[in-house]
Amino acid sequence: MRLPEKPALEGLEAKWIPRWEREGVYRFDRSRARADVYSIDTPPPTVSGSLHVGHVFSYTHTDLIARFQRMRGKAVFYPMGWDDNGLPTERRVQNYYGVRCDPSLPYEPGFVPPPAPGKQPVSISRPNFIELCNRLTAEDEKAFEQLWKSLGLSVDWSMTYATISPRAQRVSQYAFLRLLRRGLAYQVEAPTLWDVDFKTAVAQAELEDREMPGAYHRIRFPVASAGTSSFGSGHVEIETTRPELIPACVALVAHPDDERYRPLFGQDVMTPLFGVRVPVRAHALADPQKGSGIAMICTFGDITDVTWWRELNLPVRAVIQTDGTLRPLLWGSPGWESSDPGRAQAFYDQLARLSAAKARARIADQLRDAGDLVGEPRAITHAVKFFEKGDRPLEIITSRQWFFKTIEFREALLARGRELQWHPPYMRARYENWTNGLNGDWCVSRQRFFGVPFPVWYPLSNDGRIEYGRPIAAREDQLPVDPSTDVPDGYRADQRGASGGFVGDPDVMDTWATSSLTPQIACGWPDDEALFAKTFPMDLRPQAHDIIRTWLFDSVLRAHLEHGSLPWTNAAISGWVLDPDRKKMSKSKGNVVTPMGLLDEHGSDGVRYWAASGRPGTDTAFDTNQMRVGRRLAIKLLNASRFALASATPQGPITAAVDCAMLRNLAEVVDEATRSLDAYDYARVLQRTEEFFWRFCDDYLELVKGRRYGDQGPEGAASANSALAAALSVMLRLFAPYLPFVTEEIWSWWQGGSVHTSAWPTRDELQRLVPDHSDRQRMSDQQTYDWAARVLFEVRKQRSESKQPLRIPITRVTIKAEAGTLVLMTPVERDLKSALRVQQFELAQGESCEIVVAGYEAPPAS
RNA sequence: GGGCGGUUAGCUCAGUGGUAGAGCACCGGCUUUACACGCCGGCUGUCACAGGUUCGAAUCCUGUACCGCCCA
Repeated sequence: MRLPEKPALEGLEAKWIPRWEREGVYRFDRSRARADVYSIDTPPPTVSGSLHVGHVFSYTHTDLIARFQRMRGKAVFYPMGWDDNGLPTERRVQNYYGVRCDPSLPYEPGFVPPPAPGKQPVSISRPNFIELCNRLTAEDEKAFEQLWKSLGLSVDWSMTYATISPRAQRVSQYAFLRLLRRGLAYQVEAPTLWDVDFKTAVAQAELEDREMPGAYHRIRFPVASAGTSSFGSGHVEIETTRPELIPACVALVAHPDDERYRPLFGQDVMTPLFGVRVPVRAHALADPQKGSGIAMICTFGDITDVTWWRELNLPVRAVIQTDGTLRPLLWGSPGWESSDPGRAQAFYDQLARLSAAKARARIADQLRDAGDLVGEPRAITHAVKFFEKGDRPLEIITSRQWFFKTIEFREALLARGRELQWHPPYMRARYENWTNGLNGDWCVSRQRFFGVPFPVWYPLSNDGRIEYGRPIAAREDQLPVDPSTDVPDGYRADQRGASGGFVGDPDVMDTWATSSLTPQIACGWPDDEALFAKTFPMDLRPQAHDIIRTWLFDSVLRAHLEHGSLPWTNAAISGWVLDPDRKKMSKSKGNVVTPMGLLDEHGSDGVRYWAASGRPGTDTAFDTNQMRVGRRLAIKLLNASRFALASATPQGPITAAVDCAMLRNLAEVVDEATRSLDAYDYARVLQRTEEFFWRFCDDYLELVKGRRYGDQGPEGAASANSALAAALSVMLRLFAPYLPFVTEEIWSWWQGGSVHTSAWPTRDELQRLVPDHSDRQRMSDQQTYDWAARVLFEVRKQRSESKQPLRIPITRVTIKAEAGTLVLMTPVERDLKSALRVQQFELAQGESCEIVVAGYEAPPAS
C-alpha cells in the first residue's frame, strides 16, 4: 500500500481520464446477454451551440445511473452522439465564415473561406457550404468530447455517432423509405406553417407563442345580397389584427347561435377596397365574445383559418409569398374576380411586394380614406405564433411538403406513454397534454441545406412538369443518397432537369426526423442485428422536460411505427439550471457560465456533487457554494481514507460493539442506496451516504482512534482496523458514481482494478463481518454506540462552553444515569477516555441522566 | 382559459400522519500527529394563507394567493 503524504485533488482528472481510456474501463462488452445489458440513449448535444452548465447538470445525472448499473454488473451501453444536423449549424457556419448558401451555384473545388467574415457574405454552393459545416462541427466535437471527459462521463467513446454522418443519414433515409412504402410518409400540397426569414416549413412542435403588440382594426363590409337583406344598416363590421389580409379574405364567419349574425348566414358581403363577393358562414369556433363576434377568414391568417377553410370548403386566395411579402396580383383574372377590378388593382398595387407589417400600415390608411375603417385601430397585446428560432411571426403558406402520419396513432401513442416508466412520474402529463393537443400530421420537410435529404427523385414529363405523384425512391442498398447529385436508376446524369428526365427532391428532413431515431442509430439498426437485439429497446432515455413534445414524442412515434414497441423502458427527465434570480440559464439572457472554468475551479467531483444534488425533474439553482461543499467532501474522503489505511494491521475478527453497530448502520445505508438508485433517485443516495460518512468521521473515527493505535491491545485494534477497512471499501463504492475521480484515486492506494468496475456494495458483505446477528445483540450494540455518541457530544459541548483547549485533559467526568444505561459504559469507556482525553469516568446510579465535566488538568505554567 | 410542479431557517434544499431537519452563511472557541480546503460548539422557523379530516397535520382533503413551466 502506498499512501501519499499529503493527498490532494489537483491533477486527478489528468491522471485518471487517460488511464480509464487506455484500460477500456467504460468499454461496452457486446458479448454479454441482453439481460445483462443496460443501454442508454444519450441526448446528442447540438455541437454548434456551446455546452453550458445545464448540460453538465443533466449529463451528470445520466452518468450516475450508468456508473451504478455498471457496478451492479451490467454491460453498460453508453454511446455519445453529436447533433450537427440542421439550422443551428447552418447559422453558425454563416456567421463564422461569412458565407451564404446559394443552391443554384456550382461546386467550387478547393474553395477556401475568407480568413475573417467580410461585410457581405460570400455566396457558395450547397456542397461547398456542407463542407464548411462538416469542418466546423468536427472542431466543435473535439472540444465537446474534451469537456465530457473532464466531467468524467463514463461514455464508451468508441461508439460515438453524429446525426449528419453517412450512417445516420442512411438510417434516416431507410426509415423514411419504409414509412413511404407503408403509406405512413406522404406528401401533399397543404397550408403549412412557414418562417419567412428562414424560408422553410416548420412543424407544430417548433412553435411558440409570444405576446406581441397588435391592433384591432374595425372594418366595414357591405352586405351584397340585394333586396333580401334585412340586416340593419346594410353592412357588417368585423375586427381583425391583420387587415392586410383583406385581399385574401374568402368568407366571414360567426357562431351558429349568434342571434346578431344569424340573418346573414347564407348571404354574401363585399370586401372593402377590393370588392370581392364572399359568403357569411356559421362555425362553432367563431367566438361571439371576441371583437365584434364575426371574423374574416383569410387564406391564411392563422391556424383557425385553416380549420375553417377545410371544414367549410372555402377556396384559396393566397397573397403572402414565401419571403413574407404580398405577391403581385392581376385583379379580374380567374380567382381574383372583383366588382371593380380597376379600383382593386389600384389599391393592391400599393401593397404588393410590401412585407405584411408594412402592408398593414398602408392598408389601414387606404381603409380610412375609403371610409371603411370604423374609428381608429385599437392597440392590444396578443399571443402570436413564432418559429421558436425565428424573428418574425409565422405565416401559413400553401406548399408541397412531406408528412409523417401521426394523428391516427394518437390513442396508441397515449398508451405507449402509459407503458413508459417516467422519472419523475408526473412528467407523463406533459406528454399527454402534447399528444392530446396535436392538430395535424408531422410536417417533416424543410427547405434548408445542411440536413438529411429525402431519398427520392421525380420524373419530369415531356412538357417539363414535375410528376410529384410518381416519386422514384432510392434503392435501400444505395443509401445514403443525395438526390441533388446522385442519379436514380434508369436515368443518366444529363437528364437532370430535362423534359422526360428527372429532378431530385430539393428538401431536407426536419432534424427531429433524424434525432427521433437516435436509439436506432446508436443500436446499429438495421445493419448490426446482433447489437440491435442486445441493446434495443433501450433501458434509459435521459432528457430535459422542454423537449418532451419533440425528441421524446417523436422517438416514441418512430419506434411505435417501425418496431411496434417503445424505444426505451425508462425516461429520466431532468430539470433546468436556474440562475440566482430563478430564471432559466440561457445564452440570450447572458447568464451562462462556461463549464470548463467551473471544472477547473471546483474540480470535476465538486461540480458533479452539485449536479447530483438536483433531483430528477427538479429545477436547480446554479450554486457554486454546493460545488465547494462537494470539493470539501472529496478532500475529506482523501484524508479520512488516509487515516483509515494508515495503520492497516493487525486485522482480525470484528468484536467491539461500536464497530459492529457502525457496520450494521452502513448496511442499512447500502440497502437504501440500492433501492433509491434502482428508482433513479440518485440525489437521495448522495445525501444519505454523505450524512453517514460525515458522522462516521465525527464520531466513529474519533472513538476508535486510540484503540486502533493499540491502546487496548491487538484484538481491539484488529476489530477497529477490520471495521475501518470494510466501511471504507463500501463507502468508496457508494460514492464512486458521484465522485469518480477521488474514489478511484483512493481505491488505487490499496485495491486492484478500478473502483468503477468493482461490485456495488451489498448488505450481505457487511453483515458477514459481524459475528452475532441476534436482535438482542444488535440492539445492545446500537444502544452502546448511541450512548457513546451522546457522551461525546455532552463532553465536547462542556469543553467548548468552558473554552478549554482540546489538549488539556479532563480529570473527571461524572455520569449519573439509570443502571441500564450505566452498563453501556463498559464497552466504550476506554474508547471515550481516549477520544475525549478524560482521565476518569465516575458512574453513579440516578433517575435522570446527567453528564458533567468535573474538572480540567491545570494548564502547564508557561 | 386548461394542466403540471413549487412555496419549510438569511441562502440552497431534505423531510408521505407522531417533539421541525441538513449544508452554507453568521457568532464563539480550538493548531487535536487523517484533514485549518480542518475540528468542537452555538444562534436561526406563524413549514405561503384560510378552512376541513384526525387523539395528533409541514405531511391527507378543499379553496385562495404568489412563482415557474407546459398547452390552448
